[in-house]
Amino acid sequence: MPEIDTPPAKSRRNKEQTKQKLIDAVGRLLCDKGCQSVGINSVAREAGVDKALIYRYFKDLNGLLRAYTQQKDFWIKKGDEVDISTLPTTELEQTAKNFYQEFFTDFWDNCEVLELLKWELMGKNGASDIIAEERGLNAERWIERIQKVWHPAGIDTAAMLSLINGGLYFLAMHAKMHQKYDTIDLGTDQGRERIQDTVEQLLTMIFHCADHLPPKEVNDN
Amino acid sequence: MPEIDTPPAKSRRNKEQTKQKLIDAVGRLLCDKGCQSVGINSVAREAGVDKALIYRYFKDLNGLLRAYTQQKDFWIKKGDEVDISTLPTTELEQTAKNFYQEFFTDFWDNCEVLELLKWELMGKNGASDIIAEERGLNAERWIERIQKVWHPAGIDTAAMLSLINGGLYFLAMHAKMHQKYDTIDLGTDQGRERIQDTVEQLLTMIFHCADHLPPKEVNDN
DNA sequence: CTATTTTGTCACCACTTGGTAACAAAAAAC
DNA sequence: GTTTTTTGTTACCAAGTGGTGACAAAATAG
Repeated sequence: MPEIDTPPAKSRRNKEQTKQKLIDAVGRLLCDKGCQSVGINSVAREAGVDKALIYRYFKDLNGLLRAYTQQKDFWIKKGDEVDISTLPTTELEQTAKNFYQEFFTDFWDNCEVLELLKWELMGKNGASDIIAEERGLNAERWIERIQKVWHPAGIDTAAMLSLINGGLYFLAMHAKMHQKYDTIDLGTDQGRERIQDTVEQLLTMIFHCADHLPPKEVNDN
Repeated sequence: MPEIDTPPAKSRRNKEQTKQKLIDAVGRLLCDKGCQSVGINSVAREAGVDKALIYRYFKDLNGLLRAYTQQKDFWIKKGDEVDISTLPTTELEQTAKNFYQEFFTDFWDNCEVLELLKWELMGKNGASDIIAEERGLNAERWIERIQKVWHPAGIDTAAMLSLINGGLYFLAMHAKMHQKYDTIDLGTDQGRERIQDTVEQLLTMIFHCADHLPPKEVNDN
């Protein structure tokens, strides 16, 4: 193998180019038809390539999916550029709010991310585990970073963040399929802003009120 | 048609009994194999009945699904027995907490409800709309009831409830498929209690802190 | 008892799915 | 040049899907 640096991908019969076609087809199919319809046949058809090549190049549909998620790298970037460990608590609140605003606009309309999340919920396939693993690793990283500098008294930070994130994920996924969720019209900008504002209020409450809450009452009712 | 009152369902060849077999099969299949595998063939097979009867009796798989959701009536009951409109605000907080505790234990392990929620998120089928419609109607009812008596200053009650509910739904669905969500071990009792406690803390904050929040800051960053 | 309607079964259709083996053609190695 | 490896295509498989029409058997009506 004569190691030509970056074989120019000029012509037909190009392995890397074909692999890329398949990876791209996964993304397109996710957006257009949803995670349900990502299968060997449909991906190959969408890519304009024979399905046998999926097995040859990726061993599996799972292999192709892993290549896809790793190449796209949806989850990493956010929150890596700011070093929160040096911030004073007063600015931490604003940083958190900014982060969530960015987080929000980053996935709310991102059909690929939302379909991957759905897929993670569906289960059944081993693909679900691959996605969960890929996303979970990065999420754990930034949760731990936040926990180091932010630990309001009596608040389970990790659980709180999971609950808020989960809520946002759920509403975003729901918005893709149905115009309204209960009384909120998620399809409109107003509806989306109601959710954003609510998250902001939630953060405000957590930062301002968490430290002087009444002691936990025992509920024997 | 000689109108025999409640035909005793004694023997083979009983229409109502067969319909019930099919409806029950839907529920069993949802729990065992998930919403993905609820189709004409599998339902008929699970019910031990020929699939032609689904078309004859319910016209559709959607028809069968509608009969199923209406008969099961998952969403109605909760919160209908307490008349919150007469409660003083001080007890409202405890009522809300109790409600969420009940709400929580009601769906967290209820495989049928969780699979219906998944189905609602998946979309594609018209079945998704049927489920969303059936659940949404009842959810809207109790949200409106709560809004009448509970309107903390500057809090969008409906959006707040949707966010919390969505978060709980998401985590519950996730727990069915994967042991952990990020750093929370949802498969254990401890993990579940962390979520429950967090919801309770959230409610405490909302009831105690919402009225004296700092005015909303303009974010020009 | 005979005739008709209802309930259930069977066989079939066209189509899609995941998966494989055999083969043609291009590219590279010799 | 010839051989060998790589890239792509074709054809096929068994199994499953949604859906329909023909038909047997039971239950009812006359």
